[in-house]
Amino acid sequence: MDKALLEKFKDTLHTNGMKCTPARLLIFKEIYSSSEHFDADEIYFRMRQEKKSVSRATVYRTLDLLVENGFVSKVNVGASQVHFENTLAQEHHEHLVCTQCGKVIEFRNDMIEKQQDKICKKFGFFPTKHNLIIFGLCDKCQLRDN
Amino acid sequence: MDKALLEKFKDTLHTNGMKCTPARLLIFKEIYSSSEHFDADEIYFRMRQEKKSVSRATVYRTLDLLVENGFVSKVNVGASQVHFENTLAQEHHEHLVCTQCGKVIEFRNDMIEKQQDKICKKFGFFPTKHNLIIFGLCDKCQLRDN
DNA sequence: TTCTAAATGAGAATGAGTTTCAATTACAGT
DNA sequence: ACTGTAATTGAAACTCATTCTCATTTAGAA
Repeated sequence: MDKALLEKFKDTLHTNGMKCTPARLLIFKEIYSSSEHFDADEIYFRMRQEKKSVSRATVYRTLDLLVENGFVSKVNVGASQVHFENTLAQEHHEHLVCTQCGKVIEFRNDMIEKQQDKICKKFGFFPTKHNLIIFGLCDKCQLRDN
Repeated sequence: MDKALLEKFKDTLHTNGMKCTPARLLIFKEIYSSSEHFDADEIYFRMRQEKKSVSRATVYRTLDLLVENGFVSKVNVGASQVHFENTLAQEHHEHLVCTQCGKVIEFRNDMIEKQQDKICKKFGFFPTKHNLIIFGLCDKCQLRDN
């Protein structure tokens, strides 16, 4: 993982008067070790397997911290648990979610972004974040019978 | 509330071999007595107050039934509970959600819809439903200090 | 090194939603 | 109208993700 990124995280901790603890660093590295979506428990279990255990509470607490500081963002995939993805590695995008196999496709569309700005202006609304998910069937699941 | 709509609901129950029970009719009427968003517990408590109590379990079960049959749809407002809105009374739309006061503004934009179709085609994805929410501050909350 | 507020882990608590099961009831068939 | 029965209901137990509590540990400033 990117060294500069880790430094940036440490900086953020420092400037916010938070401690740079092993638990936090491990979780941060774990999250940036892949660019897939994940949920809190996934991180928790992956870390246990790698013998880098931290408590569930700490995973949740660190995820909150990361979200607040823009290192990670929440993704609504319509699941019962909250899903996350790391932000700095990739640019903003939206999601197609296959309701059959769970596959997630990412896409980006400027026209949609622009229209959103237009709508916000119209309502005097100041947007901070948005979330577009299209649910449906991916190409493969359309072919599978049943 | 619309009489034809109630009949349609009864029809649906009938054709699906489900019983037309007082609990279901009361819940249905409650949901269509307003066009606001709601969550399961809201319905449950509103009905208690009106001395038309049904159990929580029945509220949840009936909501599922209504969603499956297109009378109600789930709305992801980023809250911990699932939110709903009745569908037949109004057309499809998206949401602006104020993260300060909770205000919800509905909007509709054809350009965005079209772009979505385009994207789905590109990925060979068959869309069944989508969800666009823009979070931010409404006009009033932008003015309030703090 | 010392001190202290911040962070941690373990487990209890919460809260939304679901399941279980015995009792009730809608309604198809008589 | 009556009967039989499968569907429905309510109450309470349960699940599961997440949050909280609190005693213990620790990062890092002085």
